[in-house]
Amino acid sequence: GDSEISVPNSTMASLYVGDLHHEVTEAMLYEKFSPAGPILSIRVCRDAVTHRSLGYAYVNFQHLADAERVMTDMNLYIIKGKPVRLMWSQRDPSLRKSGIGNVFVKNLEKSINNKSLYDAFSSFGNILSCKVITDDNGSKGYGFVHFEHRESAERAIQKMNGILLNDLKIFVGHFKSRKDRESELGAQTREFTNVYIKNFGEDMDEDRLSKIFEKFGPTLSVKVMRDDCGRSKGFGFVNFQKHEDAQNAIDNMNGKELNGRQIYAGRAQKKLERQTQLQRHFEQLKQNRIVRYQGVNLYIKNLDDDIDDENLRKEFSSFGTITSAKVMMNNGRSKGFGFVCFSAPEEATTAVTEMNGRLVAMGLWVALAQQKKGTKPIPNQMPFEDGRVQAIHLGPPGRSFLDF
DNA sequence: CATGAGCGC
Repeated sequence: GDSEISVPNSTMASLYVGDLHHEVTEAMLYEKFSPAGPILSIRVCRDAVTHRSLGYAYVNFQHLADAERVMTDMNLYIIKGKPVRLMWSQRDPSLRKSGIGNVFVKNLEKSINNKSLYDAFSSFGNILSCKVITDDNGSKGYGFVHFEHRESAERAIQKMNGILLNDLKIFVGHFKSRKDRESELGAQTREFTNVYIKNFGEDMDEDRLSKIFEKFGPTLSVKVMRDDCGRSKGFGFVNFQKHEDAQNAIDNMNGKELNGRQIYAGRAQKKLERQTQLQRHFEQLKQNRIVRYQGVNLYIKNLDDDIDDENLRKEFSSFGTITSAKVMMNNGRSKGFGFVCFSAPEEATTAVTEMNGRLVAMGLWVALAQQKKGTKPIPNQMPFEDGRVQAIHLGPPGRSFLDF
């Protein structure tokens, strides 16, 4: 019947108070809000185990009119240095999570806070929630204004996008979830038009580059990057009108010879994308090294200064096939350690066993390395992260890997 | 440059 779906009046006077400083108590909230009218109850929500504040509370007023007044007069009121974010208690999370009416704002000048953002956007409709994102250094320069109705959001975007706020031109657009943004970025990437070309040397200008690439289709721009003296830096960009032409240009030109050099042509990337890609690439190489050298690479420490690659190789050559022997150098001087890599793990193991005997006979000292990353070294063992498994310490007692 | 988090007795 009707009684089952009707909303009790008491919920209408229930306010959600968010973004609370963790030390804010019921008593403090009572002190701030009770002047507005009689309060039925206040509850700061806390973790059941630790009893730490979850950073939000409910303030239940006896009269709806009082709650409404608090809502307009005391939103973003600062308690313990933080503006509290008032919302009507709304147990159904669907509206909050739908994202409808939620607006994203960026390029906000540092002094713009929750309140000034609210004031800048309040004329477009009822705001459910408004917030500038901050860290220890203050504003991070972007925020959110969540309107009750999508029409308000549309109006706000229409009127506010691109306007100056404290001399900064702000961007205002529909909020997009992380997932949405990522798939959008993926689509952009798939439909790229800008081609990056490198390794064409100094003898290049826009006209020449244009001649070479215009046969793949009409371009929007052609650019050769130059240093301060105006010399070509050996790379540049050709932006096509159509993605298919850009792709075609890459397929045909990548690896081609130009000015006697092999040029590279590929999708132009933003700096950040390039950086993260390089980082991933580097990490992959490292992983490969770990696998490749697992069990075959020896680490040798405390080498005499005059030991070179050849000495090292000779010393270990009787144990198997050496794929590399390297004394690490620092501007012409030995760093006192190096690596010997065998073609098979059995050879490496033999080398350690045999050298162990020999070195002990010489009054020296041998240790096995530890393979696991993140574990504490135990005496006479050495932690490695790149697949080196054996360590042989040559040198007087008293020095150990801990000196290294 | 930037695309949250948030609902109880």
